[in-house]
Amino acid sequence: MKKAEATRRTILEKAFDLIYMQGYQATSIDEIIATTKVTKGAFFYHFKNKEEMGLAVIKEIMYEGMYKNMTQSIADSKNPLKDIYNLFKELLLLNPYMQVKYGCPANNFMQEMAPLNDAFNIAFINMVTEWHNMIEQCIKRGKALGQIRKDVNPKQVAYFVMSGYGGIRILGKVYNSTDCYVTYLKELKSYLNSLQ
Amino acid sequence: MKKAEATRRTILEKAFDLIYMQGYQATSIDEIIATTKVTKGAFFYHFKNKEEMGLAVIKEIMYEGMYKNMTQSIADSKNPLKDIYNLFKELLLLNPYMQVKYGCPANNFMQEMAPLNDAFNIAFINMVTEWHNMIEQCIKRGKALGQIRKDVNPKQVAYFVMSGYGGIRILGKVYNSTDCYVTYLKELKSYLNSLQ
DNA sequence: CATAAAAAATACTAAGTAGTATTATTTACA
DNA sequence: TGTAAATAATACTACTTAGTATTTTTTATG
Repeated sequence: MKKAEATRRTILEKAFDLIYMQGYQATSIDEIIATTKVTKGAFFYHFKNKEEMGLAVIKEIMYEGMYKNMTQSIADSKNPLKDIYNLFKELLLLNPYMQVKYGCPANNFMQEMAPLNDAFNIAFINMVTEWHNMIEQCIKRGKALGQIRKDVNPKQVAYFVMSGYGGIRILGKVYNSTDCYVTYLKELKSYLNSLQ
Repeated sequence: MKKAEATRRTILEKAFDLIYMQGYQATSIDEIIATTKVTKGAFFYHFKNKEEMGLAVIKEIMYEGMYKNMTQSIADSKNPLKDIYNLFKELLLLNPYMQVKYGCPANNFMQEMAPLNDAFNIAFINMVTEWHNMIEQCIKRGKALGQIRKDVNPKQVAYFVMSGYGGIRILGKVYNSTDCYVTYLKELKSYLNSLQ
């Protein structure tokens, strides 16, 4: 990686961390540069303004992470219900980056900025739609494989399980304990089994 | 209501609105006073600082709203599954205050501030626990009434449906359309019926 | 009505904010 | 190696922020 590219990457990664823990609006450029070896000159060389940087965080860090952690494992699943359950378990209990206290980075960012910034929101829609499609396809495959009842509506189920994930992330932040994740996962398993 | 009390109330209500639409950290005292007829002197007469005001918003506006809109209708329900479904439908599609674009005020506030302010978080825990207990009791009643299967775990179900609500509020913000609410509600109905 | 306390108005401060202008350094490559 | 372009450093600006200090007005009550 070229040095300039590394500087840019440093900015995006630090910004991602701070946004994850504090929120986008509460994260200042001064703080990003104070906690890296990047100067203000370098920051504004790489990004026209704070918004452009925020957009790059979504598209280059968040989207990549979402794709890697939230879609790959169910992309060609032969056991849709099982693999969807495992995906959520992995995300909630095993993912090394996410912390109960701070929830899910994408969730946080979307909740904060979706109504406030159209450019951000377009990127959010892309992320969410991508995830939704992956889950929907997975459910459809489960039907084709005869593992899921014929009358199950894949689109509905996809929205339903996505919602559960988003919501339990909020409860986790409030209780600051994985206990509620565990409880949620038990019921998720029951629900998914009820689709058989 | 005494005049001073009205001033205090004006501050809290305007603050609630702005926090709902912009977030707590992004809402400045200057903006609150600029959009009311309240001066800075009056503001700091009623509240020691911004945090104390935020706490009052949670305890006096949000908690009240939560209690009124989210627990009363299921408090002594004789048809738990039906009434829980109706509660969510009412909250998502009929509640006059909440807007798809801005989601649920309590959700937003919790997601933003739970990890950042302990005093706020204690108040959030009270709110969430109250709601959780109400739903759990409702499910238990459903079991006692023979409307819900014996093997259903009320605590798990309560977390599960609460999660769904929190999450679909986020999706609603991103898509800025009630369509996903409608889709979600259909699957919620299926899920609740599966508990019979 | 007098007056003390409650409530509110005004003007200010110090720190933080995004962003700019200018200068300096590093890099690529002719 | 020389030099132009790319990258980065420094110092600054105009504005916003939470909060304070001080004064003024309003209210309650003897």
